[in-house]
Amino acid sequence: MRQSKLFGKTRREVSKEEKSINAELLIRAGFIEKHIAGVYNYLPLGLKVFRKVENIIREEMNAIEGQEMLMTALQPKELWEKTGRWSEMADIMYQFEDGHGSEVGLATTHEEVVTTLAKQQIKSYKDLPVYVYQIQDKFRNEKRAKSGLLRGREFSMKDLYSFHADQNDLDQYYQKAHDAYLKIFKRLGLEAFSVEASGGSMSKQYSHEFMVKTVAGEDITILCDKCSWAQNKEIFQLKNGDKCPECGTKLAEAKTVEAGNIFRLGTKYSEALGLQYTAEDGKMKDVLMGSYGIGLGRIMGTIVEANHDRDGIIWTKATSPYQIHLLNLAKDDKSKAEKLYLELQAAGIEVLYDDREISFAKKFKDADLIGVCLQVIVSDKNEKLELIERENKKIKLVEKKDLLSEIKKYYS
RNA sequence: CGGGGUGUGGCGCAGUUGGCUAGCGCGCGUCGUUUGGGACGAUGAGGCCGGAGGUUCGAGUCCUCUCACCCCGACCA
Repeated sequence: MRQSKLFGKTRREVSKEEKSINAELLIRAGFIEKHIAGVYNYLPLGLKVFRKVENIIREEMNAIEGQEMLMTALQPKELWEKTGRWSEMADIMYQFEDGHGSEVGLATTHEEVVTTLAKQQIKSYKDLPVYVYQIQDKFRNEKRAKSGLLRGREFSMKDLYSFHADQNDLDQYYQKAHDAYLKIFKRLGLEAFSVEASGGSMSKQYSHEFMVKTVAGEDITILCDKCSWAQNKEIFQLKNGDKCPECGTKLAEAKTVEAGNIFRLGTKYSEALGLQYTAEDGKMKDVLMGSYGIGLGRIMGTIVEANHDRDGIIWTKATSPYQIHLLNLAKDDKSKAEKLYLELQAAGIEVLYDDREISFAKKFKDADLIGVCLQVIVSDKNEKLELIERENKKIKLVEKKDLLSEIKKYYS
């Protein structure tokens, strides 16, 4: 991509009202633009990152046999009344009357819809287990949208739903999904750990939240430095001097972002909506369910919160919008950079090429702000290319013929 | 939803006890000089001062209402 043509310009400053680091950096660097409170547009650069996050999640969901589908956001009141959540979620759900006088709402989540769909698809124990998921926008009228992408009112979420014949099968899959989640965070370059949490309005059975440590977090997690034991403060009251139940080390508190969560729903929704199957013995039984969510925007915001310095964003290898940021510093002759750009593209490298006619200083500043993992500089000064790692600003002189392998080595 | 705050060119801001043609920085256009960490000079374009109503000879400025946004709290899959 030629930066001179990029739809999304960097900005030197952002409103002092924008207090959250992730929003400030993402807006300044041209990834997102705020539309209204808690609702953001993704510009081309932002969508690049979004797609990378999305694809990793998709791959891991497919790996645990999730089948991707797409459900509607617009839903009728009647459906939500069956589970009692029309009034229960009235505060947070956008509910309104359409032009025909019918009451409808925008989905905050999809248990109601997916369970209804499952009634048409699941008839027998032979149809179980089955897993479906979607990546789709959710709407929640948060009383206070805040923290940039961390708490939006319209946001994209991956939600997986599993259907099982018995508790044992649910438990097994729950564990599988749990491990898949840890894998997702690891691939994304986020240090996440799971904690037990209460099911909230979702379920009576316990659930797990996936936490990433960052000061921007809204949750408090009690954790052990030594072993991996951790628990949400909601369900663990820390008394001074409390020791880790696993290894006896003193426990500490940390602010965390809840980047994902998984629930054992049991029969809550299947009972309410009448989702049953015929068992082997011919009897009708309730289907057991699980649901598993990850907010994509929240992950993007979390990555920025966890990976930035005073110059800007530092994307993780898996989420860098481009593999390399090519900066042309040669004064008169642009042909060297132009040629390199075309060659890299031809070799299948994702390259952002700063071909703008501006001062070198500005190119450096913008590149650091945007945060592509690798920068490469073409100049008159050096015959060789300068390859810079964004994270530590380490400079390495490389021959042009070695650049491709250096890039591949870095991302391998 | 309670408390506090902010709305002025694309972005960030200033605007005195009401006063004349609403300023500044950044960005943008043109010309020239520059070029290894946000260059400089010249010149130019761009404003229903969030919205509605009111007070006044006169309102960005005062009053009422309203909308939006931010922060703290409460709330929260």
